[in-house]
Amino acid sequence: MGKPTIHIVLGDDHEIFRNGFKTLFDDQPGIRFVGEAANGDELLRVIAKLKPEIVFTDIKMPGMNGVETTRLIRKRYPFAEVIALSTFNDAHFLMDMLDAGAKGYLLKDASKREVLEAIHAVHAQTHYYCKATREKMTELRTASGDSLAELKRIAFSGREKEIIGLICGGMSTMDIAKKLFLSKRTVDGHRDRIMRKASAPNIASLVTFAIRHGLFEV
Amino acid sequence: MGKPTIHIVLGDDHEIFRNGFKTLFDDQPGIRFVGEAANGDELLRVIAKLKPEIVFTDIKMPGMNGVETTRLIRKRYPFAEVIALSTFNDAHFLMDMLDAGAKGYLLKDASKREVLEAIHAVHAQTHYYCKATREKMTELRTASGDSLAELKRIAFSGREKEIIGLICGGMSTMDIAKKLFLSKRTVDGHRDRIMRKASAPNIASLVTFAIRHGLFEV
DNA sequence: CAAAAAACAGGTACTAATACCTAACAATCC
DNA sequence: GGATTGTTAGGTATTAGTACCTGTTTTTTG
Repeated sequence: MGKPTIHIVLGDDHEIFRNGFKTLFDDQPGIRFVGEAANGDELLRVIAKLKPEIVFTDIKMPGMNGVETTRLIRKRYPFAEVIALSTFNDAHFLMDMLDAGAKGYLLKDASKREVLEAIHAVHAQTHYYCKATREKMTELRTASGDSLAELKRIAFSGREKEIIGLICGGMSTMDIAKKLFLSKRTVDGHRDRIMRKASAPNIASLVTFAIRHGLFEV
Repeated sequence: MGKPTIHIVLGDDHEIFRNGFKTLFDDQPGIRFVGEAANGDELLRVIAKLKPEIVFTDIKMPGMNGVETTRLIRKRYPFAEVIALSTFNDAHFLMDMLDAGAKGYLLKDASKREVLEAIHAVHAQTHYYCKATREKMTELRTASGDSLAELKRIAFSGREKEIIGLICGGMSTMDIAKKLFLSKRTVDGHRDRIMRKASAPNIASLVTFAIRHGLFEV
């Protein structure tokens, strides 16, 4: 007898992408694409019903995003391993997703071969990152020494993300302090830490950084 | 006799997306998907060979981007009408694409229905924009297009636009002064006038203003 | 429970930005 | 020719942001 079939579901808000993804498994006897969802909530329901071994999820989705969705999947349905799909080869997204419990990270321009490799690797309980992402990780590692510690160092906390949003929204430090009932110094400190993590020399750079990294929408 | 078949080609660097796009026409007798390309140069060659009536192209592609590609398509192969595909509902991309000669603009999360509507509209020599893009256009119109006086009041001079770009790019006043061989006070003055025109209380607001008004690209 | 991380807050010093002025000079337009 | 506009530059004052510290308290997590 052969190996048991691996069941796959996909969460992505792009209908065309879902259609294309589905077709990857047409000629794969050991793998069955069993369901799809256009957003996080729907994805959770699909998983509860179909009990797939592998879940692919986009990071950017309307409603609950991929990071939050992944956290819930790992918590509620630990049998399902998550592989992240992203348009962006971005260290922050990568970090957020790994932190949420994803076992793999693929860019949306991944080839069929990479998708299949990722499935088998993650199903065998190893991690998988696509080529571009591995290069990104190497780049970060060589840029400043020690491995994944670096990625963790630049991950933003919830409060930091909140303050990034307010800064980008045009609020001054004082405005933010008043709004959040904090001392100006506290907000100063948060901003200081944010700027270091983003390697931004000034507010203008921080704003473009935040927009490029999906932390603020224009 | 029926209508002649419409031939479609697609330029997009995402294999999975191309696969999904292809399947949209499986049950469409009047439309034939005849070719695909992963970048701009390849797309031009495919068009030269297959002479499609409709070309879909992604905006962001490695090598020659969609805007430049579209310009060349319209110049060399005027029989081919171009419909832009984009992940981003961005006024700036939209303007660039229309300027380059695209007759339609679709987001990548478009439904099958929208894709088919776009094809028929553009093939009938009308323009087509997906719902989200139409909303974006209305929003921009009401946001900045009310009174002519208003527009003139906030119209930026060439130098001002140049400095806006440099500020958004993360340069400090001093950086800009050195780069342009000006006194810091001159740049201060320019920035002052810019901020008043934009009604921006601080740099963060100016950056988002500039991005929203197409004065800076992220 | 103990360790780690996040959030909070203050010190100190310096630099950059903001606000509101004036004004010279050149180019452009009617 | 005269008016307008753009570019340049400076004066003066205040506020905001930047950089690098030190801590405490609270929350999360192993």
